[in-house]
Amino acid sequence: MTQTSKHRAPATPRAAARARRPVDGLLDPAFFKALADPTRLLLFACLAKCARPCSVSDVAACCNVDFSVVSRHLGTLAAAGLLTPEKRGKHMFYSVRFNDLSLRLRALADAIDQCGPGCCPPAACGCGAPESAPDRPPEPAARRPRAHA
Amino acid sequence: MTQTSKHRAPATPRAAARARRPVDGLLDPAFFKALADPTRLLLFACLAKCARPCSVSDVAACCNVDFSVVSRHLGTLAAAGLLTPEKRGKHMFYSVRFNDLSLRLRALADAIDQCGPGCCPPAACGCGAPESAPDRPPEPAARRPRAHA
DNA sequence: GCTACACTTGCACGATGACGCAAACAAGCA
DNA sequence: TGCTTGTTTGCGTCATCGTGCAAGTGTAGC
Repeated sequence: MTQTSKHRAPATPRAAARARRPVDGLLDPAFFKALADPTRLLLFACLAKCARPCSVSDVAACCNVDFSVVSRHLGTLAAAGLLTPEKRGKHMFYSVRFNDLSLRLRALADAIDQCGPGCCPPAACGCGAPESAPDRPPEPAARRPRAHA
Repeated sequence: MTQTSKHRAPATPRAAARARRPVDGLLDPAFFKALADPTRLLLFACLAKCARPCSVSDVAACCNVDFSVVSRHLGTLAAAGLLTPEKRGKHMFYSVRFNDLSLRLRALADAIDQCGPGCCPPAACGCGAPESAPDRPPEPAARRPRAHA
């Protein structure tokens, strides 16, 4: 997870938007959306700290929301790949996917590191890093970017 | 950041909710919420791949949304600690906080690893891991958890 | 088969957020 | 000073989401 090969940074943001990088595959809105809600985060933390499969009733005891809300939230977290659902009899157990999560977060950190600065000297960029040319826009960006929409 | 000391897992989810762990401080809803929107994620990826400070107009060229929307999104990302804003003349430059982000993600991965299984033998838990007792609820959870609300 | 329990789902409602437009604000330049 | 350019902010609209209640589904025990 400590690969040091760096990509060449795109010359312009527009080119950057088209360029494919490892970070693209790891920036999944659904993943972050699942963790964007305080209640869901509370349930997830509860499950993580308990470090074992817990039933919906168990987790519902952690916070002051309706039972159905907990059921829905756990389903959302499972759908996003954060939890593993497991039906046992009439109970539904959810457990944190510790390994997957850890790997995913580290992979994202690696991908971000790979994008990091040091691979795009201002002169080669043609876009003027602010240190050398603070006020020269790299290209005449259209005032209305949605022109072709 | 690779500490191996594990906490004792709480016996019940309710206790887990009260227990303080490193993961609690790292699960910030605002952080994940900032990354939960596809457009914002696109702008962030664009900035990350460009690997240099970009002005609002630059980034706006990456996607088909209004200029004001881009301005707002970048502000949101900066407020969440993902970007660094820097005013230079009449341009506003935003740059990805590569180091902070990478450290933050790795810290979260470490905290999740710390919570991981292996620290709470089912017998000591008293809550019945499903492998040994699939159908015995650890405690009679209240049907309406918001009783004291 | 009946009942109890655990959980899911449908529905309505309120809150939040993303979006586009237009106006305002700020900085550089002739 | 007035104009142009870059950016932010106010406002209205629409879609999405979180929530609670109630009903429905599925499983286990009698």
